[in-house]
Formats: sequence, C-alpha cells, structure tokens
Amino acid sequence: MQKLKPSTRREKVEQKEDSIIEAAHRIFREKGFAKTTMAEIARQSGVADGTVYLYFKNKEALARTVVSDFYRRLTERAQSGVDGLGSVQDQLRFLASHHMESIMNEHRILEMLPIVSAEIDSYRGSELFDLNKNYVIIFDRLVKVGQASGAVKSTVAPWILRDIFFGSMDYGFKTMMIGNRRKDISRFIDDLLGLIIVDTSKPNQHHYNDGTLGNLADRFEAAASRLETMIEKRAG
Amino acid sequence: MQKLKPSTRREKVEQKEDSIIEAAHRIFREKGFAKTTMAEIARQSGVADGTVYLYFKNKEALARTVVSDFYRRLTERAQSGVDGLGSVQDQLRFLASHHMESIMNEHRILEMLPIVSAEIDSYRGSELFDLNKNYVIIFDRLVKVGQASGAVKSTVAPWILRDIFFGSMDYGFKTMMIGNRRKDISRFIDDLLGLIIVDTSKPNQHHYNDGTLGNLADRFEAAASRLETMIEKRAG
DNA sequence: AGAATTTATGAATACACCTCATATTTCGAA
DNA sequence: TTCGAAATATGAGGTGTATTCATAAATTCT
Repeated sequence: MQKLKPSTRREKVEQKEDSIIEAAHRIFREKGFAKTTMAEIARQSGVADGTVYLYFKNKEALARTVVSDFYRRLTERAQSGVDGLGSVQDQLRFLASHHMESIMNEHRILEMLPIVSAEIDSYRGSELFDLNKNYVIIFDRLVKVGQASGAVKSTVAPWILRDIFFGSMDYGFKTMMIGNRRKDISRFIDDLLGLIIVDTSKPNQHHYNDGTLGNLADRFEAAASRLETMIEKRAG
Repeated sequence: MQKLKPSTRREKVEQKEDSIIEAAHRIFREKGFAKTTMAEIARQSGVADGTVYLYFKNKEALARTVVSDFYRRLTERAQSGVDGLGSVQDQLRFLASHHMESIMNEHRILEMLPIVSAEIDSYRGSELFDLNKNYVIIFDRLVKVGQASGAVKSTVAPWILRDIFFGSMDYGFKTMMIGNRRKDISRFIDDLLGLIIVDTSKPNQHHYNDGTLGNLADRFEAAASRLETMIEKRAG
C-alpha cells in the first residue's frame, strides 16, 4: 500500500499513517461506518490490528480524519473551480454542481458526520466545525459579491441563503438517489439557483416579484424561453 | 413502566411491547443509536434482556419502529394542524414551524433514519419510505393548491420545492442549534417561505383572478409549468 | 556493537448484541 | 380445581468486534 521508498524515519511513519487513512477511506466510503471493521482496515493497510491504534485513538477518530480529508478536498476543488470563472452566476452554478457530484460520490463519508461529531455542544470550535465553515464560506463570499451587484436576492439573510443552498442539495440528492433520477440533477440545480439569483440576464433587479410591467415582461420572456428550449431539444 | 392493569392476555402482551418501545424511544432520543444499549432498554422496560428479542428481531428493527412511530406522530400533528387553517400561506407556515420544532426536539431520532434504512436499494417500498412519503405529501398537496391559485411559485417543479422546503430546514436547524440561535427560527421560516410563496402580504389566496399583474405572471408561469410537465412526460 | 528509544505485533480483554436451554405463566379442557 | 400444553419470560453463555498491553522487532544514539 505504500507508494515510494521512504528516506527518513519521519517519512516512513507518515507514509504508514497515510496508508491507513487511504484504506479507511476506501472501506468507509464503500460500506459506511458501522459495517467497516478495524481488522479490515488493518489488513488492507498492511499493518497489524494494534498498529492502527498507534496512529488513531479509536475508530471514531480515524473516521473523523477521513471526513476531515474529504472536506479539505471538497474545499480545495470548489475554490479552484470558482476562481476560474467570471460571473457570480457561473460561480454559484459550479459550486452547486460540484457539491452535488461530490456528495453523490461520497455520501457514505458525509453520513459519518453526525457519528463523528460527538456532542453538538463540543462541535463548536472542533476541527470539523472549522473545516465545514471554511467550505461554506466560499458560498458566503459569492453571495456577498452577488448581493452587492444585485445578482443575488438581497431579501434573504446570507446565512439563511447558505442553509437553503446546501440543505436543499443534501436532501435533494437523497430523493434523486432513491428515485434513480440522476438526470434531474441539472434541473434541480437550475431551479434552486433560480430562487436565489435575481435574474441571469438582467443582473440589476433587486426584486423578482416587484410587480412592475418590466419585471412582468422579463418573467414572461423567461418562461417562454424555457418552453422554446425544451421544444427545440425534443425536435433536434 | 406499564400504565394500566391489562385484562386480556393480548392486552398484556401489547402493553409490554409498548413499554419497550417507550423506553427505547426515550433512550434513543437522548443518546442516539450507537450509545444506546439493549440492556438499558430492557432494564427501563422492566423485562429481561432476552425478552426484548421476542418482540423485535434486533436493535435495528426496534429503532426502525421508533422512527416509524415518530413519523406517524409527525404526520398526524401536521395534518390536523393544517386542517385548522384557511390560507395556503398560513398552512405552509404552520407546516414549517411544526417541522422545525419536531426535528429540534427529536433530532436524534431523525438521525437514525440512514442507520435503519438499510441499503438505499431496498428503501423504496419499505414501510419507512411510505411513512416519509405520507408525511411530505401534506406539503405536496398544499403546493398543488397554492400553485393553482397563484399563491406559490410555479416556476419550480413541486418535487423540487419539496426538497428545498424540507432540506433547508433539516440543515438550518443544525446551524441554529450549534450557534445557539433558536430565536432566529422564525426569521428563517419567514425567509424560506418568502422564496416559495409569491406574495405574503396578499392573503386573499383563494381566488386566482385578483387582477394584479404579478398574479397574472404567476398564472402564466403555472400554465408554462404544466406544459413542461406534459412535454416531459410525453418524451419519457 | 550495545544500550535506549521508538515502533509493531497479535493474543488477550472488554463490551455489546443476540441466542437458546430452561423456567414460569397462562389458559382451556377434563 | 387440576393438569397439561402452549405461550411467554429469563439470563447465562455464544459470537463478533473494538481496544489494550505485554512482548518483540526495528531504529537511532553513544
């Protein structure tokens, strides 16, 4: 399981730790927390049962490390993806797609979050709390910019928008998993963003539902456009 | 733990089963699935360890019963609460408040859902799946009525609205739990409903022909949405 | 090289779920 | 009321898995 020949002792130790984390991630991801045994992790890491406990206090701590690493990767990919895009709309869309894809691939890892978060009391200030915060702050920053430019609804508090954004997706993916409707994901993301973003074509309107004639016309055109797109797709 | 003197044998047996479920619910609710032991449940029910297994196949089945009962109570209270209200807006608001309150009081029970739902494959068609369906259908019905009358946004597919509604709350409650912000709940519900409901300040929801332009747009969008659904169905 | 320290091992322990041989209770027929 | 069969209850023991710890091996230091 080890990749390269280690030169220093420290490297050797770290490489062993990595091989344990790797095996743990693989098995947790496949079978979830309860059905994963420490013996299997030890076997796949190529170490003895007891050795795992030299690196991790217990099964929960090991799982916590795996979840932490998941969050780090998630954040890293999200940030670098967002950085490559120009408009807030595109950035939010990327963030949503990326989040959806990630939780679908690793939902077993995400399901371990309540298990490894111990008591909610002590969750605050924990490493996991910070990692989650670090991740969602990417969304917060986009919303801040978006609200300033009028691209994102200003009628809703940013932290509430954040809960709606991530909460909807975490829940929606389950629905789509169960219903075998992976193809509905992009529709889901479109609709979700539609509730948050003011108007993709006119980024200066503050209220979607302001009842003015101009807004009415915009909404009419948007609806017509959706129908056109759909009918075109059927034809071509 | 038993409440009244049983008269028939059947009653006695059922009362014992109830006392086990009661104890299980109390302890699961307090400590969650993993930290709850069957021995403790047996002790608090006033039966021997082995007796619990005469009533439930294993710990998971017992937990499943507890979760099922939770859903039944949840649905019952939600439906009767909704029935006593007149406008769709009020009904949705009640549903949201009731859901929030329930998951805050029994989040440990809700957290057991993935544990007791076995494999996602077999979840479909299971008792729990049906119970969940029965619960969320209350929302679906309100949305259907609301979209027809223009009180609820018609730009978003009902099943997506449902995921957004429940998903946002399930996620948001955690944020507010952690942040000790119970007082923000009503603000949260207001903002969430604001995204779904077309216009809160106009409670004359029963008639779609209120003559405002905003309502006109809603009616157009509702029609477009119906067309979308129709075309989609024809294609699939 | 040899001592000291770090790291690794896997048999033994602890603990929780669950089973099952046995005991008790219930209930209807004699 | 008594007796026997069926239903129900018991808790000691089996099983599986997390975790520990006495011992061994490997590494570093002198």
